[in-house]
Formats: sequence, structure tokens, C-alpha cells
Amino acid sequence: MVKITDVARRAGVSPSTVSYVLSGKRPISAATQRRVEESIRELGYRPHAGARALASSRSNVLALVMPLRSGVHVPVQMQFAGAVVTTARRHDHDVLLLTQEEGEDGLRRVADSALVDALIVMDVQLRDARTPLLRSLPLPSVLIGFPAEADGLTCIDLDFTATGESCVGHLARLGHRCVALLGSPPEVYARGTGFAQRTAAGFTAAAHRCGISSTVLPCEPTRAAVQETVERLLRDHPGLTGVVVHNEPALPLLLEAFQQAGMRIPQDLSVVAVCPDELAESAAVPVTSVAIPAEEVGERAVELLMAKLNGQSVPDATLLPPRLTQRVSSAPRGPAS
Amino acid sequence: MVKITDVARRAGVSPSTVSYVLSGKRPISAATQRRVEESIRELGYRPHAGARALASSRSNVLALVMPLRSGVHVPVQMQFAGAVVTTARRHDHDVLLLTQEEGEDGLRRVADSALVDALIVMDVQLRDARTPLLRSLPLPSVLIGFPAEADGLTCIDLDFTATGESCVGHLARLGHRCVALLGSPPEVYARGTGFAQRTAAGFTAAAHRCGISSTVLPCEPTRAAVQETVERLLRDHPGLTGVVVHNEPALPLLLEAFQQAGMRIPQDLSVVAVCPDELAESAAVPVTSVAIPAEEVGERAVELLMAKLNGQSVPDATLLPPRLTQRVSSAPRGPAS
DNA sequence: GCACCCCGTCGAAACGATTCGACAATCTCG
DNA sequence: CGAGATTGTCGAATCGTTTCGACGGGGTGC
Repeated sequence: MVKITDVARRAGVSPSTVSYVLSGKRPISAATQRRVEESIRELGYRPHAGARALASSRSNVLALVMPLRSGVHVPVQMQFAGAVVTTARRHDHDVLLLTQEEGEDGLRRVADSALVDALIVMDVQLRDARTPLLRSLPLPSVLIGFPAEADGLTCIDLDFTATGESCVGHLARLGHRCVALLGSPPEVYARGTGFAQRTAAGFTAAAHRCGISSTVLPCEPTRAAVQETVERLLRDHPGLTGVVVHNEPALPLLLEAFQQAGMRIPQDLSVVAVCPDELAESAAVPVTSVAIPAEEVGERAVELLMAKLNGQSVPDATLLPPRLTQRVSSAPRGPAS
Repeated sequence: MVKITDVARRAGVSPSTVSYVLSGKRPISAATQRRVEESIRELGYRPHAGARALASSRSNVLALVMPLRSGVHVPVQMQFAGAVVTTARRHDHDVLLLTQEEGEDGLRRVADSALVDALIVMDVQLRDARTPLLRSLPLPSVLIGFPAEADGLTCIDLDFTATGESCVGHLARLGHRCVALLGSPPEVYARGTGFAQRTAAGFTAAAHRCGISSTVLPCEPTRAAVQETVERLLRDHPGLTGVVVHNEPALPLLLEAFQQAGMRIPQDLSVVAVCPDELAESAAVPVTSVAIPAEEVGERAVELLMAKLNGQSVPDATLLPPRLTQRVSSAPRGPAS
């Protein structure tokens, strides 16, 4: 194995000089720099990660805590992970993969053993047992999603309030005057990943502001429940011409149910969804949608961490603006009615 | 930060003794052991990963190289990654995530810098540029999938030959006498991840052995191509009563096309697929299938690596037996004909 | 031409573990 | 009962970097 002293000898300098060339922490003359870099290349030198970590108390590794077993969001998670790794590499860091199951002990373990310099925690719940720990750890961290008590923590996510508003705005601009939000099943609102409430709040506020009538309905993603929800919705709101769906698994079922109830999309009913682009594109009728910007979240999360590692201060909350992609499922309200 | 000398002092022993208690590499009296362990607990001591890596030249980290951007197989990859992390932890190792894109340089980097002790490489191609490098690296590695030249490499995957055989066997036992394999598009056979050929070989050999007639057809996963393939197949093989589908994206299209051609499943035609269980279950007609045993592959891959790290010798090739799950798409051939 | 400062480099001391040889004390066996 | 093997522990060297203080030499200001 080739080490720093080998490089130093060959370049005719001391090991510390080589180190300074590598880190740039002290000025080095151009000539020396060139000689050192040449030696490094010729010898194929790579600093020993362990030694480096020991001496500098920096491992240049980030931990990424992922829910590795769950179901629906998998491709989005993958995109996110990809963005994290890629961005981390751009900042000369690597990524250590931890599972949700390792829980608090896992976090403490990698932190105490100085295996990583910082943490990214995905899939944060409203009442997340890890938040007190994260606050007390000496390592910087970034959470994906917002817990109930977010103070003292750095969090990032799609701005769900703005998302709800944006969907209503889109429908309003198309001339719709009576809209509904079909959300997650009741238990999600209760257990709470928080984003459900925020979408609903944005939705309702925007509808109010635009002076259009609105309803919010939770919805189980089963064929029977969907059927019933749709029937009730159409019965109670005969003037309904637009719906926003924030419920991935129910989306295809809903489309089907509406069509069976005689509503053509988009002629009779405009549909906007909050879901991954993939799903929106591959639906029976391609659906106008707002996607979770997984890549951007991943990238920004890493950049927040890097800033924190460099001692810069960063905003507590980062809310990414929603981007609505128009597809065929939403159209101006027909002249009739 | 609490270090080994702190533990040693509190337990009234030397640092080396603490180390030996932790590693078990030398006999320690029961009494001392207890005292040391107690001190460790009381102080919350965790060995510094970098220091440990430096002194022992073992990082206790595995690299997992994943294709993080691709499309279809995502949930399977995730399962696999989950199994790798979980199993690695059981062996007191962590997992570093690398993307495919980092390529050979990435492998060399983590190897040379002693960041990791071993490598797991997913998504290996028939002609994979990384195989020569893996052969020459001093680190042990395990490949998921088989390259063309596998000698000197440790590989693991589903036994696709046996899979082809198993599908035919299932159909034969149900009384079918004329079957077809609908495989991947031609370019996949050419570019080659290898498994396509092996499935076809197993399929054909088994059909021959059972004395039943068989065809193999590649198949593009587009609506038009599927339509045409199905028509041709039914025209050329009027006695056909069973098909094996080894083409994930085409599966739903094929089911639809067969039914539109007047073949009821399973009354007129039995279908067996090679695809993730998820997909098989959620098809219009739940499909009898053989799945990639992602979890088992991940677990076994890690265990192979651990064995290699311990200096044990392991088999070059590990082929996991297929497990066929019967669903409603396959049934005994009707009494007619 | 002298004091002073800055630039570029060096040497040596950490960093926190593991490991190897040595050694005392206890056992074993003839 | 003594030589030799065994058991349990210690001290010191080592792993490969980074970092800090020091220091020589060339520039600047007066």
C-alpha cells in the first residue's frame, strides 16, 4: 500500500506538505504543488480513510436512514437515495445506509463511533421518537419531513400547503367553481405524517380565497370504499367539476369509479393528483399532477448538511415549491352549466 | 469522548485487556471480563471506527453497488438492499452505498482508501467492464448475476435454467402438451444479462424431456408488438394451451391480448410468469409465478462475503432454486382436445 | 540597511485503537 | 517436587494521517 510518506519522498517534500497540498489548508507554491500532484498520480496514492478520520475527526461519510421495507413510495425513495449519493459524492462524501429498524440505537451507534459526520433521516413521523435524540447529538442532521415539534431541527420537504393551494389555483383558473379534495384514509390523518393536514389546509384556504366551494373527504384505498365515496360525493355536490386526489393507491380506483358513474375525464370532471409522475403518467387517463420532487429534496438535504458541517447556519425549515404538470385529466370547465 | 483508556482505568486493567475482551482474541478471566464489560456499559463506550480501522486494517464496512436510477425492478432492488443491510448488521458490519455510475473508479477508490472491506455488485452484465477490476482487487467481492466469464469470481443469482424447467414442469403436470416461452425483446438477448438465455435453455430442455412441443419467442413490451406476437403465436400453434412469460413489462399487455383473442385464462390458456410476486398478484388475473428471491439473494451474498473475509473458501457459483407460486392463471388442461 | 512580516515548508506530536512479545502465576505430569 | 506448558495480563510499538508551532528567506517600509 502506498502512503503519504512515499509520495512525500518522491516529491522531495515532507509528509505535511503533501497533506497541505491535498487539503489546501495552507498556501503551497505552485511548483511544489505540481510536483506533489504528479507524484500522487504516478504512485496512485489514496489516503487511508481510517487514518484520515482518526487524525482529522472527520470521516467524510453521511448516514442515510431509510425505510427499506415499506410499500408504495419505493421508486420515489430510490430517486431520493440516488440524489443523496450523487450530491454527497460531489462534496467528496460517501453515504452509509441504515435501516429505519435500527432506530435510535443505530443512530447513536454510528454517531458515537464517529463512523459518520452527519445524518439524513427519511420518513419522519409527526411524533417521531428519534427527534429528541437528534437534537442532543453533536452531529448535524437533516430530516425529510416535518415532525410536530420541529424547533432546533433542520427539516426539508415539499411545501404541502402550497401544493394544496396550487391545485385549487389550477382548477380555479380553468373556471371550476366547486371542487373536492380526496385525501388519505382517516387513520393517516390521525397517526399523522403531517403532510395530509397541510395539503388539506392549503386546499381549503385557497378555495376560500378564490371564492369557490370546497369539500375535503378522506378515502380508503379499497374498491368498495372508493365506490361509496364517489357516489356520496356526486350526490351531495351535484355541481362538482374538479377534484384533487392526494392518495396514491386510490388514484386508479377513483378514476375508474368516476367514469363508471358517468363522469368523463376531463369533459365532465377535471382531476389533479398529488403523486409521483410515474403513476400520473401511466394512469388510464394521464393525470395532471404535483409530484414529490425527490431528487431536489435529496440534493438540497445534502447541501444543507454540508453547510452545517462547514459551520454555516442554515434555515430550520426548507419548503420546496410545488410544480404542477398539466396532463389530459384537467381542462377548462365546459360552457354548459 | 470516552476512549478505551478511560474504560481500562475504571476497570483497573490495561487498554489491551479491554481490547481483548471486546474482540475475544485472547482468553480473559471471567472476573476481569465482567468488570470490563460493566465499565463499558457505565461509560457508554464505543470504539472509534477510524482508529479501529487504522489499527486493524478492517473497516467493518461493505460496499453495495446499486443501479439507483433505473426503472422496472425497483421494489425488488429495495428488498435486496434491505436484506443486505440487515444481514450485514447481524455480522457487525455496515453498508456503504455506491451508485453504478461511479463505475470502476468508484470501486477502486473505496478499495484503495480502505473505506470498505468487501464489495457487493448488483446488476452485473454479461460483458461487464468491472469484472477484470474485481478479479485484481485484493478485496473479496460477490456479484449478483453472472457475467460471461465468471471464473475467479463469486456469483449468486436465481437459477434461471431451473426456473425455465420448473415452469414447464408445472404446465406438464397440469396436462399441457404444447407450450411457448414469451421472453425478453431481442436486444436483451443480445446485450445480454445472460439470464434470458438460461431461462430459454431450461425451458426448451425440459419440454424436450417431457416430450411436449415448445416454442420460444422474444417479445417487445409495446401494445402493438404484443398484439402481433400473440396473433402469430395462436395462428402458428393452434394446439397451444400454456405459456411462460419472462418479460415483466409485457405481462399485463399479454394477458389482455390473449383475452381479446378469445382465450380465457385459465380455461383455455394457462399462464406462468417469471416476475416479482407483487406484479403477479396485482395482475388482472393473478398469475402463477416464479419470483426473484431478492431477500434470500441479499442475505446469502453477505454471508458469502463474510465467509471470504474469514478466509474460508466459498463456491464460485451459487444458484438459488426457483420457487413457483400457484395462482389462478394456471389450471389443468380442460378435458376437451 | 534594519526591523518586521508574510509566505512556504518542515518536524513532531497527536488521534484512538490493535497486536505482539514478554512475563508472572498457576497447572500438569513424571 | 521441579521442569515445562498454560493462562491471563501488561507495555510498547504501530497503523497513516492531520495539525500546530517553528523557522528560514525574501519582500516591504522607512
